[in-house]
Amino acid sequence: MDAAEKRDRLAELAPERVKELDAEEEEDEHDLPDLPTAEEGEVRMRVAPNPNSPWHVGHARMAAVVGTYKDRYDGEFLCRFDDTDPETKRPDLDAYDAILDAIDYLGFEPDDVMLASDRVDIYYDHARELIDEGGAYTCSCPGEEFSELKNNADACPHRDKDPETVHEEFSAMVDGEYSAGEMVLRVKTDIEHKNPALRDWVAFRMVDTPHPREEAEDVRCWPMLDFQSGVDDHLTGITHIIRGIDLQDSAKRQQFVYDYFGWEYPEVVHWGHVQVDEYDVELSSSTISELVEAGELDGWDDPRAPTVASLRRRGIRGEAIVDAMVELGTSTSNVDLAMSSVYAANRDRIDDETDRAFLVRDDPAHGGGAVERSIVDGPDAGHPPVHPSHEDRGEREIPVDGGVLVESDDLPEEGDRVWLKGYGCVEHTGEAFEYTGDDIEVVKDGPVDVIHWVPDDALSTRLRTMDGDVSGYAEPGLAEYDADDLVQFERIGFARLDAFDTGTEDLLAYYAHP
RNA sequence: GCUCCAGUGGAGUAGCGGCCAAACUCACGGCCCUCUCACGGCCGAGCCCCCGGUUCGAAUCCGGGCUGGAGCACCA
Repeated sequence: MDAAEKRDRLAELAPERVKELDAEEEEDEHDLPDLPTAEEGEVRMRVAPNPNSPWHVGHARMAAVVGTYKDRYDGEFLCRFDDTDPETKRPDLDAYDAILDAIDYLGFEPDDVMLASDRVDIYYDHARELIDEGGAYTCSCPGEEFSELKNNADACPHRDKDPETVHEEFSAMVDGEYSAGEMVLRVKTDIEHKNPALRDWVAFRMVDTPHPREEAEDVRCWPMLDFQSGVDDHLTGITHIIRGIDLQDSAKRQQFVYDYFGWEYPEVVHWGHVQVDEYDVELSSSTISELVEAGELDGWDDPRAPTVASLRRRGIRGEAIVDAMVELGTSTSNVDLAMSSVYAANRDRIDDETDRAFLVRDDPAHGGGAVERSIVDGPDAGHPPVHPSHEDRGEREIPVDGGVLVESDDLPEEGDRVWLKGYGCVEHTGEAFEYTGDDIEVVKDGPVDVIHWVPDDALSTRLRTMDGDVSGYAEPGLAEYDADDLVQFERIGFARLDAFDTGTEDLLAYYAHP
């Protein structure tokens, strides 16, 4: 007996048991793994983006997964901007809102939003407390020198300074009396720790460049990620942290601080890096920024850019991204996100409600270019359905006056017929399409193909795709639609209508996916 | 060099000692449906890194290899 037979048999004997099985299957279907020691209502997580750029597709994974866990455990979700490096990872003032927009688009709402650059006094207070505990010391070793000592498991001469001196020097750091590189505050860990990455790491350093936020422009002494993030996670009651394998050592580093303070470290899940297929542009904030600045991309929402804003402009629903991200799970190995799974998830969500339309592309690489043929003896309009699965939504009306445009790859040989979808059968005479009427049987059992078409007074259209722009002609009825509406261009794919009458063309649309 | 982590079909995930010659999602091939190459239906191909060990029994545990990734920043 195979599974289906067993099931049928079970349905006869115990129908209620089948329902139970269905319910079980529903529950554990492609869910994220359980969070360790998580309790309903007691989970608090955070996303901690660096606002140095808007989000690329990879960034969306954090929000997607954290948001999904929040919903699953009825927990909370904090967005904390880790903007503590005004120089190498200089914040982009527009990125704060862009990131919050991206989270909203993905379908989540943070319970709390905070900026690390508003909290430096809190970090200073904890640094002082740590100094009191004997857990930190100011150090003026040049980086290279310290690195050498550290790699040999040797302490530097500053390690045993008395707390008063450390306090004085740290206050001088806070007051901005040093320049970059002159003084740091280190956490005293274990200089002989077998993992060199954990030995006496830097907690605060001097940065000469002012922070772009007015509120923080006078700060010169900035905490490093491991200190700032460690303190904030505890102070904000984070119970579970998800972060990349590049931060594998962070928890171990921060554990030293937690030990000094007697805090309990949150649960941590490490995951690998994501790559995304189908894009020519690397999934990297700096690369995308450079291309945008150089004008090679029109902006962060250029369809060729692997960014959240781009997917949004193409009409892909945030939930579809979340679906695909959740399917990637949280394994520690690096993963490749196939855009096709995002597309499949999106199609699931939009196919049923999206109106159909015709677009004849005028592009040698796609369809071979538009060609015009006059119609001889045909009806004065075509009437394809708005949606093939929903007759009740009615038919489109496409008036045919003089001629029609089709893609040349669809053009039949002279003497052969083709079925203009929603219009009827025509024979190609070389110069024209002669209407032959015919029964639909010639399509069902015969040699006649069904193709899309538009009348010769169609809307000039630019379709922006990941592979560049394609021009073409869309059926006139689309002029009645609104920007932001989605359509499926039959035999081409789904697209989002972006703008009308742009000055260069009647319609501007963004291609989503097949 | 030191340290840490991982290795299941084309991509991703699940399974974590017997129910597993392995399940699911996407992709792929074929067929059916169809006035779309969408949607839907059916069928198919394809996977436990290697070698030892423990065990009645290992994808699952242990050891060693190999391969890949990550950290050793006054970046996040």
